[in-house]
Amino acid sequence: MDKKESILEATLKLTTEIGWVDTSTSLIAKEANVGMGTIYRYFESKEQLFYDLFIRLKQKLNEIVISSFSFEKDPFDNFENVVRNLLLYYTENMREFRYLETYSDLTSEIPERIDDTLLPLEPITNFLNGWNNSFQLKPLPIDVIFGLIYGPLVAIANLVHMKKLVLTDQIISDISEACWDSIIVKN
Amino acid sequence: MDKKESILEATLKLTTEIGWVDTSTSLIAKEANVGMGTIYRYFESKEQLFYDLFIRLKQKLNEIVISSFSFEKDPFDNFENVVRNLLLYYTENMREFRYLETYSDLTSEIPERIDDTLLPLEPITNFLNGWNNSFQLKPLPIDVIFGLIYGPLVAIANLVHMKKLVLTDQIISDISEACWDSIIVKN
Amino acid sequence: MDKKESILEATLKLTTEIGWVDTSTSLIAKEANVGMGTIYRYFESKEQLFYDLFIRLKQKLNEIVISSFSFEKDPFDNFENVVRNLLLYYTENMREFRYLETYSDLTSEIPERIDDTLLPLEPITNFLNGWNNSFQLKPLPIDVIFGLIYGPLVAIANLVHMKKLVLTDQIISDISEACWDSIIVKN
Amino acid sequence: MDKKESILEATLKLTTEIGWVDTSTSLIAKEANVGMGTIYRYFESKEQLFYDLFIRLKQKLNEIVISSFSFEKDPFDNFENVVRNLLLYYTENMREFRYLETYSDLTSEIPERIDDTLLPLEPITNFLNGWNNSFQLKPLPIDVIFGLIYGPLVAIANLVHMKKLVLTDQIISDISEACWDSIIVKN
DNA sequence: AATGAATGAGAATTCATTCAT
DNA sequence: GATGAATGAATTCTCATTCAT
Repeated sequence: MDKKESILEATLKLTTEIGWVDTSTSLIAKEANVGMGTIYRYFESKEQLFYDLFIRLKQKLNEIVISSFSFEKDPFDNFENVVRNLLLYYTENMREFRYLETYSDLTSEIPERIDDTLLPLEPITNFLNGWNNSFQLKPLPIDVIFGLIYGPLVAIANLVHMKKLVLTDQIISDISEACWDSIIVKN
Repeated sequence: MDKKESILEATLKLTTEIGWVDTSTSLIAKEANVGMGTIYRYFESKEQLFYDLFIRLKQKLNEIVISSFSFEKDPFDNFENVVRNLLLYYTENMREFRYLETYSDLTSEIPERIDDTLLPLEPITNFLNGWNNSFQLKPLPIDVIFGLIYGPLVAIANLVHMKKLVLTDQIISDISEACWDSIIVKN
Repeated sequence: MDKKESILEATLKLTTEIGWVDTSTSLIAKEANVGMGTIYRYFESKEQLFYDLFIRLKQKLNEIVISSFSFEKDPFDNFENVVRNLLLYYTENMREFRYLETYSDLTSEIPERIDDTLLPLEPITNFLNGWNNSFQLKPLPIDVIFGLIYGPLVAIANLVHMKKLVLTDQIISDISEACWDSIIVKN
Repeated sequence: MDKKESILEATLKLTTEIGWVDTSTSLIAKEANVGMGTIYRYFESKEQLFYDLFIRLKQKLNEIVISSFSFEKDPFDNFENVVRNLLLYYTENMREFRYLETYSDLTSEIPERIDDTLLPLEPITNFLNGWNNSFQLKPLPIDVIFGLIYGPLVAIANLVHMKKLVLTDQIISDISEACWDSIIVKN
């Protein structure tokens, strides 16, 4: 059993279940079934452990997003697919979602803001720019376009998290369409 | 000079500038130019101080939102006005915005999630329902409608916060329109 | 109303009712209905206040003991009278008794031990020596004689305090006799 | 070197030498040559440490008392033996004696009074009742009988503590006899 | 004289990190 | 490599004392 993995898993579990403040190294060690000293074999410090986990989850998310693109599909279908994958990732991996969401609020040491780094901006930008010909993207800064998609998804994921909403295929379609409407020029 | 106010201000400043984890009571006292004991004259505990600040900022935000409604205006103008006021509040009071956003992520004690309580849901709901006749709201759960407005605003405010966007009248209009498009049935 | 008296009374009440550790100056001030600063008008420090109260109660006790002597009575009657007065003082003024008993355990600053100073040794010694002719005192150091009287009285007072014993005239007589038997040579 | 023992020893030393009030955890740690945190590895809290020490000393005392009984001896010899053992325990372990004596005065949390629990009442009671036939115990409540023995011993131990008395075999015999005289019916 | 808001040194306790085994 | 007992700096909070009003 890989001790490094156990430690990362225990950290994700504890921070999201009992809160960041109460997640001590000794609890992590206990949850991971390793000695306290073992943590310091694999991570320079507690802070570094938390950062490493952040980077790892961010990369995982990026991979999911990127792999959900398919340039052969119809633009809206593709867009809907990305939205669906993100929503499902968020709601099915709530711990990871919440960890990513809250990580940067805890320490001012790490300058990057979540929204800055959470999603792989470039491929999405390229993707959005790709159908300029078939659909008219509103003439807004790309960051704004991006916020108009990303913002609602976070809000919706929180609704699911709060058990105020159950995601169905219909709801996902509707949300995709709403986001689409907000960024596309209707004629 | 009101010491209670100094303490609240110092708390807001420190949590948002150096991070929640590093904001100790002794630092708050130093920043507020009061003795450590003075904090405990006005607040039962550090936790209560943080909570009191949260409640105070939430109420202030609510008042801003509510006062930005005007039922005599054209529905879209009114909607744009609410969006503008929220965006301006967020960006001109970034510390307060960030405090409100992050507060509930860090204390698992308080069950209310920010999105749940940050805005006065009822008046907004009533407001949105008010023009069912003149404009057709999409048939989505009200929470979802709400998320489709609130989510983008948070994302945009973060962009401003990260200095990736400067709010102009034009941008605000565009964002309002985008949100509008996402929740209104176009015919 | 004499503020100094109020403060001393409040101190006696609080130390014996809620304990020494929890008796803070602010509580004393509240109980005495004076401002916190007033305490420092009449007493140099908290420690001095406690010491002054100790001295005052000790003197009061001394007066009671001394006034209970009567050199005209029969020696045993007189002895019994002293025992009775002490027992009644102890049990009827339990707060004062407990304060005197516990005072010196709290601080090592005051070198005098309670037993050393609690009772006016000299008059009692003189008193005991007074009837060497009519009754034979055992040939023990006077401190030991004294301990053989004082010790049981404290133990008995504690029994009353613990509600394990109710003092009746009969019990008091019996105890007096027991103490008497322990220090007098029977022939 | 057992750190738990060092901490208990340091606590006993400091409370009896510099007083309860001034015995802080950091001083205990320094005296015991351990880190402050080590105290909390072995004891839940300062209060619990003090209580654990109390229980430990009480049990030790009980064992000494019980082991000093010998039912084969002559009643008075046996009584004298118990008195001697107690006096020697008290005077040779003055710190333990003072700790036991003062502990319950300072914590109002623990309802048991020292006199109530300090000595193992039952075996002593049985012991005293054992020679009803050969010697006549005065018809007093057993608690009073007990106080007539225990009280003088405490007073005498304090005399030794105050260096006002040196215990010799003769003095011990005399004291035993005095206590004996106070509880036995002489004919 | 009397007050009580303000102070800050000091208390108990925690926990990230080390290091001898 | 792995462990977890030991550490002590840092944290939250208290309270005796001061001093402007």
